[in-house]
Amino acid sequence: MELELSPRSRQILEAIVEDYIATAEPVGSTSVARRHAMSLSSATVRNVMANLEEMGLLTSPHTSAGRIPTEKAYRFYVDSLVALRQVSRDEKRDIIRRCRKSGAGLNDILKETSRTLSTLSNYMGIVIAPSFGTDVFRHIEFILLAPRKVLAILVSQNGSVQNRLIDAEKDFSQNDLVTMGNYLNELVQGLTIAQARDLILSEMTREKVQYDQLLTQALRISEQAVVLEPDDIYVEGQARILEQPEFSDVSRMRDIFRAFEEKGDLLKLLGQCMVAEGVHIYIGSETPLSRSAGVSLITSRFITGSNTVGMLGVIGPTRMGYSSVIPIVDYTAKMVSRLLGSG
Amino acid sequence: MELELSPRSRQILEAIVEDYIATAEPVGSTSVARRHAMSLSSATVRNVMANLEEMGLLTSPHTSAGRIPTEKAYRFYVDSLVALRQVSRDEKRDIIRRCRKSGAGLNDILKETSRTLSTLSNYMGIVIAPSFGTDVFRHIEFILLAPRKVLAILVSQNGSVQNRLIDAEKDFSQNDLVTMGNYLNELVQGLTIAQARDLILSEMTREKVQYDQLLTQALRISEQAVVLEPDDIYVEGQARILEQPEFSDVSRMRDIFRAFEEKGDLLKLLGQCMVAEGVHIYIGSETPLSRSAGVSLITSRFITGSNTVGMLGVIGPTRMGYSSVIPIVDYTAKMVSRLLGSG
DNA sequence: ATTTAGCACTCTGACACACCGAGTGCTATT
DNA sequence: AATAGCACTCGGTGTGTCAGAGTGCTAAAT
Repeated sequence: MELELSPRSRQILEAIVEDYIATAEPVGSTSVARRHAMSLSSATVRNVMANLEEMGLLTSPHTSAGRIPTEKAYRFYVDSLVALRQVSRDEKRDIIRRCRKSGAGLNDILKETSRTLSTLSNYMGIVIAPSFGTDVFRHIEFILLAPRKVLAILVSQNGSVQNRLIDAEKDFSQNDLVTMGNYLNELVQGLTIAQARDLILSEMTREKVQYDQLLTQALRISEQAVVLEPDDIYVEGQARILEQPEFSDVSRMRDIFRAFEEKGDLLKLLGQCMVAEGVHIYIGSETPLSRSAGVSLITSRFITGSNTVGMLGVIGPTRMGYSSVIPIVDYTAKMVSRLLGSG
Repeated sequence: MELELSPRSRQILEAIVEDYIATAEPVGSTSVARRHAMSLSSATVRNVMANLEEMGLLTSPHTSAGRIPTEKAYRFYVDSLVALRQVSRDEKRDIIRRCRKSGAGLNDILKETSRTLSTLSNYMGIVIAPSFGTDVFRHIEFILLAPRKVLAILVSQNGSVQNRLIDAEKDFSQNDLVTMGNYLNELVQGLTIAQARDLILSEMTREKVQYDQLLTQALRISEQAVVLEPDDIYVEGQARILEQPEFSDVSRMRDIFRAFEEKGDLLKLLGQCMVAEGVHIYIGSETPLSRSAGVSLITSRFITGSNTVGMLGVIGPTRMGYSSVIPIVDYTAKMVSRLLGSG
């Protein structure tokens, strides 16, 4: 459904959206006429605004206030009006430096990235780690912490590390555990974690294995180790979003936080953002999470060296600085991909 | 500085504190007289309240409102008035079940614990992981992810796992890495992580090592691996605390969140809570974190199997349900200690 | 000597009212 | 088609009044 709008209408709509984004106050006809000095009288602007309202692009909170953009207007704005800002040199430097600095494991990088997103956008940064299950298995290791208490460590190709504490049924020696580890490493080489899991489960029922005590035990233990957990998700900058005037109403804030505490749901819903390349923008009720909360979501996916895919983005009010946040998300996703991708 | 108070004054103070905790509204003389039917007239109560105010235990927001307790009053309340509630059977079950359930690594247990604390108290739950540096070294492992890209995994005795991505200077084979790992494991056996770090640094300067290429490289790499990071800290339940009426003022909330984003500071400050055994209570300006925010902090430490010590607790408004939160924190700390301690 | 009843006083919060200003819609005019 | 003018609308602010809750003090009662 393409919208037919005269250039002038488009210009006025753009002015209104941007004014509203900047001020969070309903914008009136005079201020549009004045500030965006397009040699039009306020009366003319009013006529146009009336049209735009009829088309469902604007609403007025009450009779004699200015207009505010509807979701539809934001949609139109990001689709065909917005002039994307360049990511500034400073911002680029910041993004790269903070990715590198943390120099530690994958998790640290992702966490820092979500913080970076929040800082640069002034909204909430969010990063979903590449799904562990789909990543290629790299290494498994069993470590004896105490009698019958075994720590299993799984490493995937892109550097994700998961660990689980296992209550063993028997008193293994560390040597036993090493043997078991070697066996398993060989068994599942080259598979994804999920495939490895399936293989282990099916292998357990095979007869010839049954007779080898140690191997059976190895499978038993590893079964506990490769339980698929929901993927990690990093959210930063809750404090920052509290500064937005629309969230001075606390109850709204609560809804959002609630949504984040149900990380499981969130993940499932956001999973769909990961299918396609490029930046995705969800405005208001388009967002997969708690609708009615008046938030927008800008996401992009990133790809790791082993071709697993994660997601990062920014969450803010619908009245969001799209022109600057979109490029930031885009650039960050590319940088993270590059950092994780190249050797 | 022991406060001298007649039994009646104590009783009235207790009534006021508890009323205020329950309602968050200034409490007046009549309601005390009525609700805590101690056969006293409101006038008498008023006299007593005037005394208490003079002693700095109560204040009135304005002339004709009820009184509210001061920090000093809360202090006195928790020191000598409060009747601690028992932890209910349900709560106990909940605490234990949720510790167990997560069955995964140490980090997961601690994270879940902080969530449990938040749920049961209705405030914010906080857990600080046992300091990695002071824990006994258990295992180090190097895994080759890509050429020159080495993942180092450190495991401590109590099951903490840390991993770091290292850019190696040379192209090692996985075999080289295993050899290096073995060497290091032997070298630092039985030391704490911090000691291990020191040993590695000093060993690098020793002459005889200089001639063994591989060993030098091993030390080089491990130097990067054993960088001491600030300890992990888990905070859950920000949404919950927003429901407290005193935080309907958003700016307050922001201050607290800010404090939590500077986790480094927080950690240092809270470190002192860990020195002594038992439950510690910090009221208002006594809290090591952002004073003036009107929050209280109840903490207790827990001990792992390898005798490292962590901290857990609850953060809420000064007007906090001490009678129930204190036992919950106490009990949870004991349970976590037991769970992590016994095999 | 303590407790209580009574009373005058104070302060907040709610409600009503008027007013100002920003903004609109419509109509007549350019 | 664009604009100027005008009547109208509505939210926000400021003022005044009033009821209610609570206090402090004093005098009476126990």
